[in-house]
Amino acid sequence: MTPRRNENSRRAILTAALELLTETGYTAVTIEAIAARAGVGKQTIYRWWRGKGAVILDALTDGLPDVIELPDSGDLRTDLREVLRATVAEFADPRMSATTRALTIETLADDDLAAQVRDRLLRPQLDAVRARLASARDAGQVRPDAPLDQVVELLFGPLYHRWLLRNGPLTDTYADGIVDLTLAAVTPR
Amino acid sequence: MTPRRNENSRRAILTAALELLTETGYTAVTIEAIAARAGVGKQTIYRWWRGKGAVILDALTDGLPDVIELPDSGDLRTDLREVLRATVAEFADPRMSATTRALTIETLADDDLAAQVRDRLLRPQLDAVRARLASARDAGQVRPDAPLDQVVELLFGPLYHRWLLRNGPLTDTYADGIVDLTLAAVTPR
Amino acid sequence: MTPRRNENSRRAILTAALELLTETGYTAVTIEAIAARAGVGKQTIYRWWRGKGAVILDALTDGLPDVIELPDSGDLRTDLREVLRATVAEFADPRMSATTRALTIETLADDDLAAQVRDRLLRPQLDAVRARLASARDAGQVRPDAPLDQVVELLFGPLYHRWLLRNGPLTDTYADGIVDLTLAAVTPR
Amino acid sequence: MTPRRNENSRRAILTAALELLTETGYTAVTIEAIAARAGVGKQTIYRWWRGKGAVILDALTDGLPDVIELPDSGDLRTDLREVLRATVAEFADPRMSATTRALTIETLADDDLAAQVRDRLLRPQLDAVRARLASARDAGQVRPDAPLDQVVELLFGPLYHRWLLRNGPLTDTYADGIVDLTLAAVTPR
DNA sequence: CAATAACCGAGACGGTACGTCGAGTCTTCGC
DNA sequence: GCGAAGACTCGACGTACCGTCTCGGTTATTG
Repeated sequence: MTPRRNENSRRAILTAALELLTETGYTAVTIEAIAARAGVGKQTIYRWWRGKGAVILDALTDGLPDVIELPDSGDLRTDLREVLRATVAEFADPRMSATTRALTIETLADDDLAAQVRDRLLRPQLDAVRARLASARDAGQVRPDAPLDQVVELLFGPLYHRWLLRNGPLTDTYADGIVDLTLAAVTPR
Repeated sequence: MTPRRNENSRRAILTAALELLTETGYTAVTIEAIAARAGVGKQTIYRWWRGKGAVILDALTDGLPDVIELPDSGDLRTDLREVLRATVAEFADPRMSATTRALTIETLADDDLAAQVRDRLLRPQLDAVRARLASARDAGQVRPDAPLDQVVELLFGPLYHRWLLRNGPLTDTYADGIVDLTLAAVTPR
Repeated sequence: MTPRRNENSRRAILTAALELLTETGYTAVTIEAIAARAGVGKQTIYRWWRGKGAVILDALTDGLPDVIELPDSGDLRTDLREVLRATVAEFADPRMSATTRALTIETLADDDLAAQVRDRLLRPQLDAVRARLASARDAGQVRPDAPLDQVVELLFGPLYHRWLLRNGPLTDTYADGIVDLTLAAVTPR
Repeated sequence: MTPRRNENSRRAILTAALELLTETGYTAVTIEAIAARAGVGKQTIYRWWRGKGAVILDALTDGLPDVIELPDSGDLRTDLREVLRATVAEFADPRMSATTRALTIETLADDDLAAQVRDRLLRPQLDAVRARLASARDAGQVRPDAPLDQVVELLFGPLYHRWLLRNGPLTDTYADGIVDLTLAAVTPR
């Protein structure tokens, strides 16, 4: 019994969700509003998604690559700076920021969704950085005993922290500083 | 024109909010429920608070000290481990976690509230750690050029990151690892 | 696009409204109470009625005949006495009186409703009396030039007046007196 | 203990009530609005009046004569027409009409108020007409056995009826017709 | 190549909570 | 010591969405 799902409806819903998110902000994104804008019955949404969060997640990940490849210039510091600066840029973009914010909210109240967000949205990014660190370790630029998982979070954690708590400006300079500190922690003496 | 505010009502509201939060979870915390349990008119809540988030924040910070003093055993590593382990414990405690979760949700949708949470709830903690780091720097245990603000976030960022994204277990071991990495980054060679 | 209205809800609402009116009096008739007793969402009421008054009106006119037939005994005085005494009885019955009272209140603040009450509740009665008068005129019992519309109001006006202003007892005797006076005015000399 | 009542407040309240009534309609006349406009505490109103209706009644009767004297031109028809046309004019004036409407509403829900309205506002008028009818009876223009109380209501009842139920235009012609009918009923043959 | 079942849009339904308004009571403070 | 100012509890208002549930209408296999 293959589910005979209407592709037009699916896309209309995801598009509507994204538009509402960027145009009117998170609180305006309701199932009812999505359905209305997509020209779709509410049931059609509930039939295929568990709720608002799942829709938004799908809207964001639709057409995203599963695996991210990081540049490898040979110089770890350069590459990490690039990655973290890109993350800063994402947070600075109001649309992206609003979206991430929305997803994070849903995430806090829904463990299933949290797992999905983690696996489909964040993991690829973290894994890519981890892979880059591993190759750097192989090249002797990183201490062989460095706990790479923690190092990855040492890089991204502060950025999320600052974004979440608005604990100060989130700039390229800040990103570079975090990279420098992290490298100081893992560079072989 | 001093606002003649009823202290009994105020306390009943904050108490009710806390109780609901720990007893029945975040979704059960509605203005209506708070008012009912506190034996108070809804208007009295709206008169003094902007919304659910503001009430919860007040409930949490009511009677909290403005300045936190960190223990100073002389050994920075010991002290930081203690602080980070305490944070891990807070995240592990379902009550505290639910509360933080609730506040974070509200925070994401309300900039004013975010600022308040940051200044009244988080800052004291961060500042205390920063002060401890400063004293360690004076004692020569930390590189004199270390950017202390960033170092503080290097410590807490990963914890929040892991809590938010459930990116792995949040244990004392993890906390210790973060402390070690951070100290490796800032210890004078 | 036929409105797929739930007949059960409709009837539950009208029944609940009538019951509340007779059991607990007009002030207890709130949309909220009607909804609760009918086991219905408030929105379902607001979807189909403009407000309390419209619901009550519908409750009263639901299943009422559009046209009223008056008895015609051949003797006008007898027939009119019967009609006016029935009206007096209605005003004397606390249930009917409460209902009329309620509707009248709503009527005073809502022109649309007033028109509906007039057309669906009062007009049939007035028209019936007018028809009886017309037949009496044809039978030569009423002056051919009598303005029947005014004569009808000459009959009912004083009753309403006395009910509204509690300007004295509202009894069968009074009703009979009004009939006599009116007939004196329109009987051919 | 003579009530040391503030005359300024009293007048401010009555004035405010009248103004609100004519400016914004009945539903806008709330105790709160009256108090605000009068620059008076709500308590001051509740201290001296039973509620909205009592205030409005006082506002209307303040400075009204207790006894009304009807013109006596010698011709009953002329005099009655004048009185009824004046009543029609009052009903036609939106301000007066709104006011009467408001009072009538209150009246329906408050027996005490109803008695007051009847005695202080309506009775003088009705009594005056009754007195004129009595003098006409003495002059032989009205049947000696005519029940004057009912005759008075035969005159005013239809007007109220038509006003209340918007049962047709309320014009001088109509008033004249009622006078004619009534006189036909009571003129000696 | 019908029939039949899942999907679709539409939107009504029973609910819950929202944030506001006014009622009538109670308290504080200034004139 | 009155009275303005207004905070208080209470309850209803009318609205917004929730998630579920028909209702016809429209595909698009499958018997």
